[in-house]
Amino acid sequence: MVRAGLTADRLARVGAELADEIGFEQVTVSALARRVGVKVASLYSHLANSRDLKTRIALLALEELADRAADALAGRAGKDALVAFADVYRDYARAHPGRYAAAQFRLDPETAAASAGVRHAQMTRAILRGYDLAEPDQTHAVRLLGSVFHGYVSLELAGGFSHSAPDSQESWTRALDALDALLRNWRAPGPSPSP
Amino acid sequence: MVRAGLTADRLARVGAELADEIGFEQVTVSALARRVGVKVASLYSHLANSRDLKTRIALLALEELADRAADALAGRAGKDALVAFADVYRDYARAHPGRYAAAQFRLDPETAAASAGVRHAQMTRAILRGYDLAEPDQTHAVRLLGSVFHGYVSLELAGGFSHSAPDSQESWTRALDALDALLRNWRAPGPSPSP
DNA sequence: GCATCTGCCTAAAACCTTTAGGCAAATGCC
DNA sequence: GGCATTTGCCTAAAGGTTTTAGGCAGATGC
Repeated sequence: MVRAGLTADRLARVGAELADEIGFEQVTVSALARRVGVKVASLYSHLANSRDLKTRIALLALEELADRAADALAGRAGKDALVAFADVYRDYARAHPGRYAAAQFRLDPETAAASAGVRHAQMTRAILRGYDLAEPDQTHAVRLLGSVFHGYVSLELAGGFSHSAPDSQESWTRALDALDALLRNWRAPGPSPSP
Repeated sequence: MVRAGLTADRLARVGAELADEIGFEQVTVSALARRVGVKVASLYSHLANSRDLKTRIALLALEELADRAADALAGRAGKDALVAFADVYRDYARAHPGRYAAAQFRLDPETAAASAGVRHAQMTRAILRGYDLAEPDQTHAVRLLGSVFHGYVSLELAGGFSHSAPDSQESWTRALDALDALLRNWRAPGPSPSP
């Protein structure tokens, strides 16, 4: 009976790999046990239950994503920061679709409050420092940015933009250009013209 | 042995109700059988399998959503159409979270091509007729609109904007104002200033 | 060298999915 | 109306996932 040397952290890492390979939805305690070559019940010494496993994978993904975003943001400001930050999300989702899906997992409020999710919010606000927005506009802008990033990336991941012209990269660039322009002129929405 | 009068369509409708009550993820053939007061195996005369059930609920949701959007769009143009269309999505998601989640269910390509999903795409393009965009900008704009609508609604549904000032409705209105302004000035992104 | 602890095991119950085969009610035909 | 067929729901059963309980052996500590 050779010991496999399992820990909750290692299981979360293996679970994250599994998520990228078979999809976050398909990650089960059973599948994870098969992957690490151990009987199912053995995992319950390390994991409280199935939701606990998913939560750990989600936290891992949120942290990885926040680390990469922080790296990308270092030394950048304005549109440069905006684009670098956005690209981190998109690239991460494409390289690690299962982990990205995990990052969307609905955590209970206390867990969420202690997660890297708060770093994400802070970094989004940091980007907006380059655009000079006061509250409550800053919050509106945070929500809009989050919506576009998450919305675009998840639609792209769902295959929405694939295999049809123009290239998705082109639309992404245009979306970021548009956001930048929007943030620079935030205060001047202009009246709706009557054509 | 009283017959319950089940059909695939009726099961999809009951499944949709169930999704709104317990969440789309939790809709199982078993739960549906309990709800309609029938043994589990009986449903397999009407449904091919569990995925088939979810697919039918998804198609139903897509169609309901498309019907409402078409109603909202009738007789409107420009920003008026944009806001009405967007509100349909947001209101539907808040009134029927399970169905909205179902509408996100990944259909296989053939099913998707035959679904009401294509009407959604057509309607989005119809809105853009009020903004005078040529290809490929129209496609870029379709993708951006879809991203903002879906992104905002799903973040709001996930509880992202709840219980924190300012009100989510306010941010939504500002987001739509911003989109409208963006679409009106699509061709003028303007150069990035060096501060 | 022995006691304890830890890590993985077997066993088992509960639930979900899916298939196979049966019986009775509804339907259609003469 | 009587009979055959079809239809609709049933029981039975196998396979998979989740979770708990209890056991045994290897690692750790004095």
